Amino acid sequence: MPREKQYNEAEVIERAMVLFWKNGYKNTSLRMLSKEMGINQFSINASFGNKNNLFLESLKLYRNKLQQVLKKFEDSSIGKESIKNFFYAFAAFSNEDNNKRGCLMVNTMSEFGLEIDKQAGALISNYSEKLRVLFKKNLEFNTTTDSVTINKQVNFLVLAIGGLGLASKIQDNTVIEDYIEMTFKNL
Amino acid sequence: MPREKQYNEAEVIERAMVLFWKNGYKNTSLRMLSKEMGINQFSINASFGNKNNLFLESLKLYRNKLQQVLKKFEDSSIGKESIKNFFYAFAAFSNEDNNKRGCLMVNTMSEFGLEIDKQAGALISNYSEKLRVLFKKNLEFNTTTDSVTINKQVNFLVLAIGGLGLASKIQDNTVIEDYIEMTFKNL
DNA sequence: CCCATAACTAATCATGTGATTAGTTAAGTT
DNA sequence: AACTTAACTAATCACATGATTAGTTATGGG
Repeated sequence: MPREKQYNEAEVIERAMVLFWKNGYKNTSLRMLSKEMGINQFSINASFGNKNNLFLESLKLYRNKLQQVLKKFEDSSIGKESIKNFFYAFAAFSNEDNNKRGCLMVNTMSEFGLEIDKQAGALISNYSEKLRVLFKKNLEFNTTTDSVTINKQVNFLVLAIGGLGLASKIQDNTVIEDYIEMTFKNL
Repeated sequence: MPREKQYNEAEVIERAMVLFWKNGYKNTSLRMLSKEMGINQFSINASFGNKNNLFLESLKLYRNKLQQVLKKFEDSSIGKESIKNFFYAFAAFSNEDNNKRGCLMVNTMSEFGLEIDKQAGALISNYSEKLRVLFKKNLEFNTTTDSVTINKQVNFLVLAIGGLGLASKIQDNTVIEDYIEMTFKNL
């Protein structure tokens, strides 16, 4: 075996993710990535193929990180309070260290709309569906609400968490808190 | 007086606005703008100075158009129903002809976050404040709700309309409708 | 020790970008 | 008709972009 890679792929991809998270896809150049990742463009190509692929890997890593946030609430069906807790955790994650980066998935949907890359779109849809299931499960817990209403509530919450992801980029914490409280106040 | 302009500035700026609305700032090049506006880059420069200025003018035009939507509800303080009507009108405007362009102001905030151009940021903040006032006025109409709660409701609605702007880019109308209904159901 | 392999470096490619320039055309003034 | 002014055209500028290339370096196997 010849020379070993002098960088850890998991490490450099984390740096790439942060950059995409902060700036979006188009506003992050390979020069910036190369500098931030500490490897040159050829190495990026060798490890990830091209910019789009690197972005996909970043998105996967982000999903995994977000999944860790979600995990805590996933198996505990204690109702609406459980969803609310996730909203707070999500808001905190979207504004870690007051970075105002928002949510990479929400940012990506906002940047590309429906003309999103197929794989990226699938990843996000997939995660969105995951949230739907969790929301539904918790809304159904210990309640007599009819299923039609529950479905509407699910749609409401999916959009609400998207709005929260967007708001995390710009609004300060008091407004975010008001928003979450009001969202769940009369649900 | 020499030669007259062979194009109408109001017309070409409308075309520019549509392009920025659809693609965002960075993803709209002067080549694309020149082609769509039907005038060349020099003429863009002559009329608007530079790309950023053209964008600002587009943003102003968008604000004026949105203002027409808002106008209908602005002077009629008939309460929450009035705000809800505006939400529906805003959603329709953000998805005219099923274009899924969302809201140019929301798109712009999402693209730039807090690192937004000063003038663009001011324009958006200004409009946001306008909405705040309208929301507050209508929430205060014919109610005994205390002012602290009303303030929270205002914060809630400002974020909600942002979320709606984002959602208009991707979600279909049924989900949007559920969202609006749920937002106002127990307000 | 020498060679095969692949990681690495630096330079370069073609293309796209925002901005600008020199030169031409048309309209009003004298 | 000659002149002045500014709108217009086409070409070009310097630079940034994603991608690729030729050449170099390090590591392990024979």
